[in-house]
Amino acid sequence: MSRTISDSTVRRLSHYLRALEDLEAGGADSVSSDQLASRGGTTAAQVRKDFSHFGSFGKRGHGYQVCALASTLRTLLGLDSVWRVALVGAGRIGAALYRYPAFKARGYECTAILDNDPEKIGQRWGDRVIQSVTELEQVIPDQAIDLVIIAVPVSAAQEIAGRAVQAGVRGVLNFAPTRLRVPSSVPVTNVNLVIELEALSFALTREGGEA
Amino acid sequence: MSRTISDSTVRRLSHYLRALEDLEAGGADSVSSDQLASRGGTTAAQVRKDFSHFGSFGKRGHGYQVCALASTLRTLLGLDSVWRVALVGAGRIGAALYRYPAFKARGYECTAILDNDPEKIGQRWGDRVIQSVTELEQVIPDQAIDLVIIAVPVSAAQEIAGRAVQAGVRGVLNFAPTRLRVPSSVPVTNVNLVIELEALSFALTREGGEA
DNA sequence: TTGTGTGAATCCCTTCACAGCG
DNA sequence: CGCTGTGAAGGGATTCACACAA
Repeated sequence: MSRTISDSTVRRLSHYLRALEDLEAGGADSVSSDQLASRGGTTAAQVRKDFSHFGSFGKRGHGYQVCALASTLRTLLGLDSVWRVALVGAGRIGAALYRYPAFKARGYECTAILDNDPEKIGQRWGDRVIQSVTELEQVIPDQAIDLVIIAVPVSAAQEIAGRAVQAGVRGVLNFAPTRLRVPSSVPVTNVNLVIELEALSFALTREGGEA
Repeated sequence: MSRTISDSTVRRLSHYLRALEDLEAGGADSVSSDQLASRGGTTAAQVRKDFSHFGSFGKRGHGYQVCALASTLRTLLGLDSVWRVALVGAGRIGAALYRYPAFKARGYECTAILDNDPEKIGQRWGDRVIQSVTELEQVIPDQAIDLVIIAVPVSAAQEIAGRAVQAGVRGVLNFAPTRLRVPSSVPVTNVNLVIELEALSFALTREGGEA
C-alpha cells in the first residue's frame, strides 16, 4: 500500500478496467497479466506491479477473476460513488461534454450548467436550465458539487477556478489552455487540445528531419 | 542534439511558447529561465535543460530574447508549416473541435469533414460540406491531408485509423477511448476524457481515505 | 554581478528474474 | 507445471551545483 501512486499508473488502471469490462461482456472468466498487458498496451510485469501497489488480487497459476478484479478497480478509481459535477461554460466544448454518454455511465452526474452569456442563461439543455455564473457560490454548496468542469476561455478560467475552490469544490477538470493556480489539496486535471496537436506536429517535423 | 525527446519535454515546450507569446503581447523584451519556469509550472533548471536538447538560445546574465525564442520554439514544434487536417466524425466533439479557434491560429487547417450518418452527409458547417466517410481514401491523397482527427465511437475508430494510415495520413489525434493499432511510424495522440475524470476521482478517493 | 549551460547526483518508473503458491 | 507477487537492477528524467560567459 504505497503512499504515492503515479499518474501513469492511474491511467493504466483505467485502461485495465476498460479491458476487463470488454472481457466481461465477452463472457471471459479469468485473465492473465499477459493478456491484460496486450490489451492495455503495456507489459505483463507492469500490470502485476501496478496491482501490487494496492494488494494481491490474482491466483498464482490461474490469473485474475475478471469480474472481481473489475469491481476492485472500480472501487480504487472511485467509481462506486456518484460524483456531482458542475459544468462552467456552455459553449461547444461544454455541450460536447455534457452529452458525452460515458460520463453518466461512469457515475459522473452533471447537475448544473453555468455560463455568463445572457443569451445562454435560461436556455434548456435536456431537462436542465443554464444558470448565471454569478450563482456559482450558491450552486456548489447547495447541490453538494464535488467536481467542476471548466470550459470557458483562458481569460476567465483562473477566476472561475478560484471561486469554485473557495466555494468548496474538491477537484477541477480544466479545458482552458492555461495552468490554474489552486491549493495543492485540490487536484486539477488539464486537457489541452492545442498541446496534443503540437505534440503531433513536433513528432512529424522531427521524423521528417531525421529520416 | 539528442535523438529522443520525451513527451513531457514537448508538452513543456508548448507551455513555454504560450508563456512567451503572452510576454510578447505584454511588450517584454527578455525573460529568464526563472520567470519562464514560474509561468510554466516547472523549475528554472528544467527550462534550461529542455532548451539544451536543441541548442543554446540564451545570453548568460541576461536570459532569453522573448521574440527570438518564441520563433525558435514555433519552428521546433512544427508550427511554421500549415498542417492539413481531416476530421472524421461530425458529432458533438467533432463540432467543438472544428470551431476551436486555437487550431486555425496555430496553423492547423481542417479541409475535410467526414461522417457515416446519411442525415449529416451533405450538411454544411461554415463553408464546408460534410462528406461520406466512404470517401476517406480519395480525400486524404487529393487534399494532401497530414493529420486525421478521429472523433467517432470506439466501434469504428480502429477501422478508420487503419484506412486513414493506409491512405497516407501521417499522424492521428484520437478521441475514441480505445488504443489504436497503427504502424509505429505514425504518431498517435490520445485524448481520453473518461480517463481524465477517473484520475480526478481516484485522487479524491485516496485523499479522503488517507487524511 | 547575473543567469545560462551542463556534468553529476538523485529520484522515480519500468523491466528483469525468480521465489513461491496454487 | 503456470502465473503471480516482488526484491533487485536498470534506465530516464529531474534536480543540483557550479564553471563560465556577458
